[in-house]
Amino acid sequence: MTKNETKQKILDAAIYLFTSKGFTGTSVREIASRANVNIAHISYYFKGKGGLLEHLVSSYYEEYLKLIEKKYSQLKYGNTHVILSEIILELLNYQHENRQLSRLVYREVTLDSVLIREVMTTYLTKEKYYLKTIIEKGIAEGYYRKGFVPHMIIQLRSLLQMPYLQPQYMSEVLHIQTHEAYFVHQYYKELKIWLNSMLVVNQFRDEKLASAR
Amino acid sequence: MTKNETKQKILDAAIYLFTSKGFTGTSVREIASRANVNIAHISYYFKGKGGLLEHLVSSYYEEYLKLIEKKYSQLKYGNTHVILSEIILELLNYQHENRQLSRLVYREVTLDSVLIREVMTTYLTKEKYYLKTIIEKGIAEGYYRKGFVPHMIIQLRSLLQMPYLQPQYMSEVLHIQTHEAYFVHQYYKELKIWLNSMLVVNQFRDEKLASAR
Amino acid sequence: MTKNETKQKILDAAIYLFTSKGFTGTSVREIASRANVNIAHISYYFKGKGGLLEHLVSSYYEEYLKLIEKKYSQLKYGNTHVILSEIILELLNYQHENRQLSRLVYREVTLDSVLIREVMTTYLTKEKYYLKTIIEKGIAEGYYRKGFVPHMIIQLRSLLQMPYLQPQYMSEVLHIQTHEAYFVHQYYKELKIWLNSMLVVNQFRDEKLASAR
Amino acid sequence: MTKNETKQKILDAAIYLFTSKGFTGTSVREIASRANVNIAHISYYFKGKGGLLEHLVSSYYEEYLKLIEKKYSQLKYGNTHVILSEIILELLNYQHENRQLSRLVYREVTLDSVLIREVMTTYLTKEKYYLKTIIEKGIAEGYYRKGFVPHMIIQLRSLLQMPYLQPQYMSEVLHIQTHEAYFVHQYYKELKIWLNSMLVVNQFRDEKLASAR
DNA sequence: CATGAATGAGAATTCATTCAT
DNA sequence: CATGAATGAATTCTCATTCAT
Repeated sequence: MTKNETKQKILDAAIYLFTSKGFTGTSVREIASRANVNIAHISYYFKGKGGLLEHLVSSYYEEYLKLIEKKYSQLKYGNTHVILSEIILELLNYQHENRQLSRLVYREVTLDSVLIREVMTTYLTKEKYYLKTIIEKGIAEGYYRKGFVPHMIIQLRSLLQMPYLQPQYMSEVLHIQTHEAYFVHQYYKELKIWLNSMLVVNQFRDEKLASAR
Repeated sequence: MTKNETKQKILDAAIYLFTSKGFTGTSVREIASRANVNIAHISYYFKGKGGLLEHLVSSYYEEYLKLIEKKYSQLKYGNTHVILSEIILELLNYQHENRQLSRLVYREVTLDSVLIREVMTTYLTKEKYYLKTIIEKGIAEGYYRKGFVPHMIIQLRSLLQMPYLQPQYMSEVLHIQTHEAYFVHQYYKELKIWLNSMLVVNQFRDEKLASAR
Repeated sequence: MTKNETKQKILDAAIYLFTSKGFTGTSVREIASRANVNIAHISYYFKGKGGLLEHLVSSYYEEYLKLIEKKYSQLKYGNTHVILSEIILELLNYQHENRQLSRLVYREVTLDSVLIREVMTTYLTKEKYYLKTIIEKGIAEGYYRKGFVPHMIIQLRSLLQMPYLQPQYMSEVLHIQTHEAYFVHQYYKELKIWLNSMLVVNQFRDEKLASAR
Repeated sequence: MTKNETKQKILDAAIYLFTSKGFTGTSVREIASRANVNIAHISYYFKGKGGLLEHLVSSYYEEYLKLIEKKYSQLKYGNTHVILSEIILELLNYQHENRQLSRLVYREVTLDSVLIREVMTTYLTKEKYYLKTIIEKGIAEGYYRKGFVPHMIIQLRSLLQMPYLQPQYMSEVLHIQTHEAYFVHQYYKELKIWLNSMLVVNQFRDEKLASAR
């Protein structure tokens, strides 16, 4: 068994266990046992249980940000609304391909800890910067209405993350299988509808409706 | 110190600690120490750490469902759209008044465990039933467009829960203070806009837009 | 509920639980709960769990010794062999009427503790004195052969106690129901055969047989 | 300190403490402290206190049964009565060499528990089978009289076990030192006398005596 | 007298990490 | 490099008893 094989087996086992039982709810013995690997390897390769989580979270957001950055760099050439739509689709696909990891990361981010503080300043601040810049560009170009940008970001992130954070709720209560390939397509349509509702063309009507009651 | 004082002090400490460090990340010693009570009281009053969590989660959803049920019972007299809007406002306020507990409950629900399984079958299934019935009534009455109801429920729940699940992200990245009283009002406006976008009047336009790209 | 009722309920519960789970394996809460009595009563009436056991063991042997003493006092009027037989029958009946208590007492006596040390010096020494005196009288009168008296006592006690010490073995392995009334009669016959084998008439033959191999 | 040294030290300490204070009356701390090993080793090597007891009881009866089985296999070549006598001697010696363990095992067997239930179905049922078969063979061959075989088994087991179950009674009340080497020989003589009393030659006389009173 | 909340000591077990082999 | 035994701290929970009400 090569070094990389061992590392990967540890990572796979950790993702599975952290996802279903939580970080603090999982012991290194369980991980080692599930990975069929010596316990000492975990401390050796990842500097302990904490390092293992850090590795997982960081590598998740590393890739995540790359996707956004790549699209972001196309902003000067392409249509703003289209690019934002494409980012949404890319992130949906990324989450779909990394379903367990997504659930794990999004959950751990709701805790108060040093690691999470770091993640927020390192990755989430960047993510916010990109989304904010794109939306503000859209507003300046007359696409999006002049809402409160942070609230748009909240909504976008909420809609993106929730299905992957609660897959058991999705399947057992709503009977929607998030792991099926077509879920991404269906759900993407919904997000498009939401995004379109942000388009300036709807603004007057929405305001009229809101004041109507 | 009376029995109820002791119980309440334990509950308060548990809510705080479970919320910030997670259930498995919190020890009963910490809870007892923070509540300034004897450790044995936790097992004595709540039959162990697990019972404490169960108590918190159950009482949270108990109240939560009561709010929905009360409004739901008015369905035959009032306007469907208005009632759904009122439910949203009520839930927002409930979450706001129980900010820590909400974060804790919504996070723990993302884990795989027996308790969570029970919560889902006991409370979340009911919640889904009420929301589904209301939305379907709205569709039948011509208010809401004929979308896929479960997807509407996902979106509603996502938008409702997320800000309370990630308050540190809200404050430290987006600089929105979810604990301020005015946040509820501002955020309620956003949810109204989202809800209005479900109204049938928008359907043709949205479909046109969707097919445009 | 009168004082005596409460005490009796505690005793009954304690006998049952000590018998099946052992003294150290039983908690006072269990006893109080089974007896449907307030926990504090146990300390109050019996000065704690230890006092409860002491009460049970003492009262068991108190009665036990009375039976022997009563028969012993008839020694000057009656036939020695008959009286010993009658003692055996009395003890068998006493054990049968106090099956659970017998099992409990005989088991606890196999532990090293201050209580047991006291029981041995208080009751078992007396028991031994009576048995020894009777047997020696039987030998002097030419009934019993001149064996080693302590060994006879061991055998007698072994045969008497064992069935009541291992009732589950009796029923589940040997399929003998020690709690059925007829068991006492059947088993008494066996003990009579054993006792008769101690009669001097057999001595020469037994020695011959023993040397034969 | 090697693995086996550590395990053996734990076993020795456990035998001593379980024997004198009982299983539930002994704490793992005491065992670890007496064995001079880390507390965690007990769970590590024996999967907890329960596993430790199970190990002791099982290994005791494992050896115990081997002794019987070895003699039992000689049944077709040798004299039945001689073989049964030899089994008795072997068991006496085995108990003598494992005095503490015998006391512990025979006492714990008087409790109601899952472990004991298993021991009875696994080992004691086999023991009974061998003894029963031998005795019945002896009856068929005309050696032993036609008594109720289970009752013979009770008596044999009673006489064998009791001295080792109550060594303090033996020494402090009867002043017999069961740990002295010669005790085995003396006591074996007694058991031979008892066994001989089962021989058919005595039957008529015993019946005559029994009916005489 | 009766109650049951309160207590602090002690129960068994599991934990992540280290380190000699 | 790989191993798994060893560690001691920390985990949750139960214990018997006490005492204010």
